[in-house]
Amino acid sequence: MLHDPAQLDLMFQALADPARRQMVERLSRGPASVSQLAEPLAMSLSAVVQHLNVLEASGLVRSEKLGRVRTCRIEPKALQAAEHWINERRLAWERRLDRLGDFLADTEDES
Amino acid sequence: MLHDPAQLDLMFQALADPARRQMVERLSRGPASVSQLAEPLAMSLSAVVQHLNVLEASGLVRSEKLGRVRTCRIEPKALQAAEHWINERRLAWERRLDRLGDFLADTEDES
DNA sequence: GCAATACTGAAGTGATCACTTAACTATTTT
DNA sequence: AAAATAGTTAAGTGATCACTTCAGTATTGC
Repeated sequence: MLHDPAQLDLMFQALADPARRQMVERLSRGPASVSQLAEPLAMSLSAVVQHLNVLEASGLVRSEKLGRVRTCRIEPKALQAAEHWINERRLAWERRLDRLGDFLADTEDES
Repeated sequence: MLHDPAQLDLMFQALADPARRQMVERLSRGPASVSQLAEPLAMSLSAVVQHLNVLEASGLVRSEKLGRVRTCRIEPKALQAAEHWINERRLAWERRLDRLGDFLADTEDES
């Protein structure tokens, strides 16, 4: 469920927009209603709802409606999945550099 | 240089495309030429070059040309910057949950 | 020198994106 | 019950995206 490439696709796509990242940033400081998410953004409430839908479809954000207020919160597991993908690639590269360093050191010993 | 929001924007936008992520994945296993990057992808070489330009503009990939071959490698520092942004948001949320847990435990002690 | 290789750049195209406005529903407040 | 609040939905628009093809430019092998 975490490393489904389609889900990963939706997550990175969701994070690609600055308005959506700002929404995630706001939600990292605690749950918020749709209007609260909209407040710092220079766009219509409607646009914010559309961004929210993208975030929810990606799994990065979850929300529930009580009365007329929808309360949103981030899903740390999903954030971690994106984080993990990047981390794996970076570590693969760094491990490679280490092995290369060892190899160079070894061949130098033999000279 | 690392937390420039414009640069972050370019990075997440670059990672949003599956073909580009596949290129990053390939490069995490070692440097590659443009043709080598193109080989597993079902698109023209020209399209791959365009994707490469996006990756380079974002700082995620660096390349240099020797003779007629351009050799590409990933820039782990840039990957780390994206990783860091996500990690910060996730940790902020988790710290918040911890404090909330402490608060609930404390108020329960008082009952 | 000539052909093959490895890209590079420009122009075009159809699809998707990030909005907008406007009309609507459901819930509270007064 | 009327008005204000909070969100939802649909349709439209202009901009950006992910390609394509085609016509180049250097390099390298024969």
